[in-house]
Amino acid sequence: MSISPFTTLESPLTSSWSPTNSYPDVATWMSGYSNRLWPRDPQPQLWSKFQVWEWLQQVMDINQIDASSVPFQNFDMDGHQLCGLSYQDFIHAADSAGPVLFHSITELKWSVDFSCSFSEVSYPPADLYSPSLPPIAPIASLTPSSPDIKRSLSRQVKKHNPRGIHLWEFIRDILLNPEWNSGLIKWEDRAEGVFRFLKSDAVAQLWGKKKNNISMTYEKLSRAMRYYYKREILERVDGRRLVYKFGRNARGWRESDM
DNA sequence: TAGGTGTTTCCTGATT
DNA sequence: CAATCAGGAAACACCT
Repeated sequence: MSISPFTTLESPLTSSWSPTNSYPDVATWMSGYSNRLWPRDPQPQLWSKFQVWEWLQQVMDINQIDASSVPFQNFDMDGHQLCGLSYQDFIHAADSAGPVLFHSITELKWSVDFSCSFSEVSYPPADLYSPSLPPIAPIASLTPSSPDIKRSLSRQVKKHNPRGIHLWEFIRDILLNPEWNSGLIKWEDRAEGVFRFLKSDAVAQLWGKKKNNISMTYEKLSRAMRYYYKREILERVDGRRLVYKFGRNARGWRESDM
């Protein structure tokens, strides 16, 4: 069986998606997929090992993949580690099920930001979960005494985690998910890592949403981007407005990494 | 508790 | 003219 990287876009769960109509469907997907089918901590980065395991089980069930075909021991990690895996890592760890798992976790990583932004920007009152709502953690009740779960819960209570994803990773992930990108940022030269902001204000708002900072602007976001030049995470692209280029210290953006 | 990191905020000036 | 770009400086919120 051979599965292309984004095969799950055609799966029953996401069949209502289409690249040209992604805004409303993100909301549809969020309310159904994440809130009903995935009643867990919405931030996979915060999952415990147990929650990673639960996610693995559910993805296998829903996609009707024989669970015995995937070595679960390869996923003996917490959510933070899971979110750091590349597409290739998933192939190594789960073989033909890798793409499905990769896409699932990628969707989950993005669901919070996009559902919140799109529900406010694109539609009137949508009662998708917002950062102000209490965390959903029914899974915790399964093993309330588990140290991992306790740790996970205590982290949820701690407001949120501004020290989560870095800005350049956030930008990179938008670029790598064109289905949800909706024309926010576009590759100018995919092989060289050159990209351009198409909707600078929207990206800034999204970043602000991520950091729970409604006063974020492109002006401020771009200052942070400029600090990356010295660290060689970005390279300067002269004379071209809104254009940046990944530098030697930026990881995970190359096609060969996927 | 101090020092470090990664921004965030503000600002002045130059460029497009 | 408005939007960006360039960085310096300082404030901030974690983290070690």
